[in-house]
Amino acid sequence: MRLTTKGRYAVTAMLDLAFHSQKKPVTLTDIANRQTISLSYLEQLFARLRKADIVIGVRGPGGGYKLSRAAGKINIAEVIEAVDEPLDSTKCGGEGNCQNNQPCLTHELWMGLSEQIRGYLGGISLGDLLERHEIQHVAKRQENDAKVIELHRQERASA
Amino acid sequence: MRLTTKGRYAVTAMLDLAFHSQKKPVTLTDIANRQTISLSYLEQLFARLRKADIVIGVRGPGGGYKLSRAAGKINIAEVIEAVDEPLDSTKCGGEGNCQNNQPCLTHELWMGLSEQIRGYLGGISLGDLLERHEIQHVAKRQENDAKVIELHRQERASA
DNA sequence: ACTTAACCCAGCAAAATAGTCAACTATTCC
DNA sequence: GGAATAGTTGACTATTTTGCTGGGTTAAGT
Repeated sequence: MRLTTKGRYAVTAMLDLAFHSQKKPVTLTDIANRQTISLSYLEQLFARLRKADIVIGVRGPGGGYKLSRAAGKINIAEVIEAVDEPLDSTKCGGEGNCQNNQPCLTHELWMGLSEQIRGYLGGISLGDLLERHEIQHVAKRQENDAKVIELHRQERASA
Repeated sequence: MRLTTKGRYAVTAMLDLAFHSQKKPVTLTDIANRQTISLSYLEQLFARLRKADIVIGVRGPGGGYKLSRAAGKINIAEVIEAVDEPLDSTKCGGEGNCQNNQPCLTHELWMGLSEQIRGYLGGISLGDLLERHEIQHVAKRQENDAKVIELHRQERASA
């Protein structure tokens, strides 16, 4: 499991797609403009996302990309793994043919950690992120509302 | 928060250092041999780890590197961040000067996720990993012991 | 003094990243 | 049917990162 800017671009684009998904497909041009990612780079990323059955491409006018499933059914780990290179993972290729026991020891430790990160990100969906943001947004508005009310109270008090 | 092979090298090397930390400092040459990482690359990584006050370098014969704190006090996130480039973080530099509201929206979502990953890895120490492995190791040995006992039982039964 | 090993630095080849350019295909709308 | 739309594909490029080689200098122990 790697976390690079490439994966970030993919997740960002997918979040944008999920957020703007109404009935109509979303064009890459729109996403490119909103997220300031080059169109051709997005094309590369979405070619992989399509092969991974995460998005569906719709051709022709009014076309674009749609999520293949509900945003709650698409997790972050699969988006990142779709665009990442397969990551040769190990030097001993799981065969455990390291020189002695020591190399495989720390190697095994790292693999365990990597697995944990994958599990963690696999438990978070695009829908979760959008929802959490929505909650934050609402919370922030309520916070502002509270301030406005407080302000009004002070105005009445001073009047 | 990025997760690249560079960070993996750093964590692997730190795990090796933590595992082999007795009284004496551990030389980079030893780590290089055990983990098959080039000495010069390790030097680069440890220069950063030293600047981040994660390890202490001891010069001269019998020298090497020591952990600056107990393995339980060093978390994975700080090891990775020590060797990673500062990661220009955002395009709008936290100023929020994106074109409209939309870019900052998904951007904010990603930053939130990144923060979660940092928090997650920040909660795991080198000591945790070593301990977990130790538990696995013990568990595996007990498993083997059980098989041996079972084997002995079968031998007695057939005799 | 000599050895050891951290420290420091310049450079370098391979890979990954991010992007451009161009041609082609399927679809829909007129 | 023809034009416009938008995905699809591939080759090609610039930049950065990665991982390493090899040269040195400095501090500390014997």
